[in-house]
Amino acid sequence: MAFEDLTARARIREAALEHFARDGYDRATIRAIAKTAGVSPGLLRHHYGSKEDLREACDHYVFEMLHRVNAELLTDPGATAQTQQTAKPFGCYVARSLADGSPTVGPIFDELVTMSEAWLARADDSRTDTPTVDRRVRAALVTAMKIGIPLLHDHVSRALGTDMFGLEGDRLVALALLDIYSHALIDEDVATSAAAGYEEPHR
Amino acid sequence: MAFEDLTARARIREAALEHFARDGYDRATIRAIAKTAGVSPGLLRHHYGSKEDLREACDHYVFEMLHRVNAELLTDPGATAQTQQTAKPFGCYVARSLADGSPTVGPIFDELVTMSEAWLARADDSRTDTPTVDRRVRAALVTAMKIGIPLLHDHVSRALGTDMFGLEGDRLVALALLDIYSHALIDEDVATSAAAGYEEPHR
DNA sequence: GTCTATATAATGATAGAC
DNA sequence: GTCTATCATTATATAGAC
Repeated sequence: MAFEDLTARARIREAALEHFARDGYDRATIRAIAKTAGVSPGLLRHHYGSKEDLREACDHYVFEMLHRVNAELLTDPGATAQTQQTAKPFGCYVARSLADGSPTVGPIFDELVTMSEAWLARADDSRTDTPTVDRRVRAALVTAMKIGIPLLHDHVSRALGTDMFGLEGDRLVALALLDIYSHALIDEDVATSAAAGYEEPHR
Repeated sequence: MAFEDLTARARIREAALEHFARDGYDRATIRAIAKTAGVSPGLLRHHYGSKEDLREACDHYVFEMLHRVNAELLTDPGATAQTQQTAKPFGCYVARSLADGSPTVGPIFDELVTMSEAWLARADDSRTDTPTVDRRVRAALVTAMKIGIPLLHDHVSRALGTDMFGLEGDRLVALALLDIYSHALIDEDVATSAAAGYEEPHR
């Protein structure tokens, strides 16, 4: 990362994003963030106030960044690979923040759900049967499931035999996800009969 | 929960499971756990030593509990509903521990992956095409995805409009998962062509 | 804008009485 | 087995000099 070229304020933000994403909000300390940014803890406070304020600033920054990336993808769908690569670290930050219970990232999840919803709409169109569960509910679950992968990256990487954020691991994950998403994981009849047991709780 | 009937040692364990699962390891404090258990912080130390030791004891307890439940399901597949209901809180604890990076829960994830693997094997048998990605890799991702749901329960519940651990929410999630798992989410041809872009990184 | 030094609060760990 | 009281550490928050 072009790290030394940034202003102190920006370096602090970058360092905070890194620490919050990797260590989580609680384990990340002001001191460690300041050290990574190459500044004193005092300067961090001068620019951002409290630790909670710093997190909010990071949340807002990522929020706008993702919106910018999204808008870019909509106007120029060609630059997908490069742009998505840029957005990936932010994705990890968002995942961690969502799991950490950050007060301000909720809306990001809701937007991701809306994106999943649009995506599910296409899948629903090619279905022969009618989905029994509201699309937004299914979209919420698909979204949470997707976010679970970076959240458990340590364990996923162990199963892969290679770091899932590395070149090889990244490719493996992408291919596997395409395979998973494009195939049913359980038989439709089995699912239907299993669902029958849930349909009417009081019988 | 039959909470007051337990020995102090057991009450402490139950309280710790609750706090670790809900607040995460870092936010959970010895004092708060002791208070929930109705004992002094000193007694907690007397029984479990350090906070890290307490976590390890919880991990081991849950580990054996899940094995017991699993064995029960294998011998008597009829008691599924009741037994699974009992195991659910432990599932939340495991999910949180995995995300928190507990040193001793790794093997649990690996076992869950193995279960997913057996499950995927059946799905693979009914496929017309040959999966391009190793089954264990896919199983690891499916497992991480499944665990992502309880990890983001706050946000999922918000999307559902009701607590996903409540009666109605639980039913909704179960039905939605059955629907999701039994249908492809993206078109197979689209997936195949997308995968083509990943197959050979250096072309 | 940037630093050093310090105050204050919370937490895990410990010692010792009953 | 159980408690109270205390220590030591760590982290955030703050004040003030340059």
